[in-house]
Amino acid sequence: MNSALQTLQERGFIQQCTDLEGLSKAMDSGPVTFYEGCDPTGPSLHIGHMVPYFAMRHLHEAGHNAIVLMGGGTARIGDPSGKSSMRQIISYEEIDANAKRFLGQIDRFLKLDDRTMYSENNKNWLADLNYIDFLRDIGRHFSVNHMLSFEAYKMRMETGLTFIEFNYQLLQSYDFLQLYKRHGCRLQIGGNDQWGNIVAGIELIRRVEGAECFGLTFPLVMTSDGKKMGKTEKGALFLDPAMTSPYDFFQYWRNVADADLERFLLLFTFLPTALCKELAAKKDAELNESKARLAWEVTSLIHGAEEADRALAAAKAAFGGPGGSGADMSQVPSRELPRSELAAGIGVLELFVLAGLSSSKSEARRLVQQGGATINDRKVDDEKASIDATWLDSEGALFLRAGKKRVFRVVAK
RNA sequence: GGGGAGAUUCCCGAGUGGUCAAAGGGGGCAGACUGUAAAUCUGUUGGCUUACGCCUUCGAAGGUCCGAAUCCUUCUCUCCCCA
Repeated sequence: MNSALQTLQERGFIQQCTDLEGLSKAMDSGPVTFYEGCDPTGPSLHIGHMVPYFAMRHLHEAGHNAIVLMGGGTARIGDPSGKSSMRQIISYEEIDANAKRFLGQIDRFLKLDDRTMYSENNKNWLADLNYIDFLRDIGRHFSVNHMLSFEAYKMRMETGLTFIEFNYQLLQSYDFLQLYKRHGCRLQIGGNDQWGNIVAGIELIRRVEGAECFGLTFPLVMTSDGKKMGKTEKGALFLDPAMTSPYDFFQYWRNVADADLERFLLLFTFLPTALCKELAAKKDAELNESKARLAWEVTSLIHGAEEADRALAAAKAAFGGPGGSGADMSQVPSRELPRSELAAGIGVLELFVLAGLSSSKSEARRLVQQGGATINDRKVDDEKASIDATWLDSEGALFLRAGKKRVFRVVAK
């Protein structure tokens, strides 16, 4: 098999391919232009979007040409695949703003060069589409009978599917056709939920252009306990540091289940396959080193090495053991508190709420009552305790710990 | 158009006049055990409060009653069946 595909294969990227052998031959005989599309319907990409982009980078490094397609046009409609209800309609301005942010994040990760790796936006050909022409030229190639047999629509047949959503597949197929015509794009990659749409595009190109194209899909990554990867209590793991701090981002990876480690190393880092396997094969406490490595690598890819170092330092400081003597606490999430307020003493409960470790005083009270609250490694079990300057550590800070994993630093100023 | 069922606290789901901040499960949080893992066990899970207690919550708005998630009226939405 073609080496680029081989790489994807052994790293666990490949879920389905329309013609693996044919694609392999095509890739062997020269650079293949491929694309992945994504609708900018939210303010930031999240980790769930990233598997195709990791694959994209692997393929690009193997010498193939990548097109990052922004669904600026399709986002106006909404893809019904895998959804149980109609997508909320958002304004054009919002879509464009989202697309700009998405591209910024992708550029940081992929480093677009406008030559072998560039972006397109389907609003360029969808926005002013002529309805009649579209029906004549494109619509006639689609069989409703066939479309209705797709799982994606079946599910929605139960709950209701609007006509515009039903059209989504035509638009996505049309995208592929446009990219084929404009850029000679012959391969579409994406999450496995895109399978039906991808195949439809390939069909369309065959009928209209008589050309053979390919589709390749990746698994929708789940954690070993069956949840969608990247979902946290607070929501998705976003790439935007303002929405998910690099520290939280790092901690997510640092805390993955043992069973997920190898898969995640292979999918979300560019470490050599052999090394990934070696890291994941470690036993007991040593596995933690491997998880830290995973966390550092992914954080570095998304937020840069500097942020990754900081997050690592913060994690070490927070979990390095009692006292954390000499550890660099400065990277732990923190905020300042005027010394004057501290002088008078502040209630533990207020303090934990202020630090964002508890969402209400009741919750903070529970935390204290259950013995999960610690300030500078001193357990606080009196909910009425008043915290004043005498609690400060040598650096003039209060290191709050809620349970084992959540930490926050309040610095007296 | 006709008939039926339903909307409950983060989710699922009990409750059908006071003992209901509301069973049970899930999820979350905390504790034990550990490796910042998994599994397991325990506790906890609307807000304010030291507490007594108070406030907000059972689709929405009114009403009955000493008292309503529970009864009545209107409205909104969802599902099912018949046409």
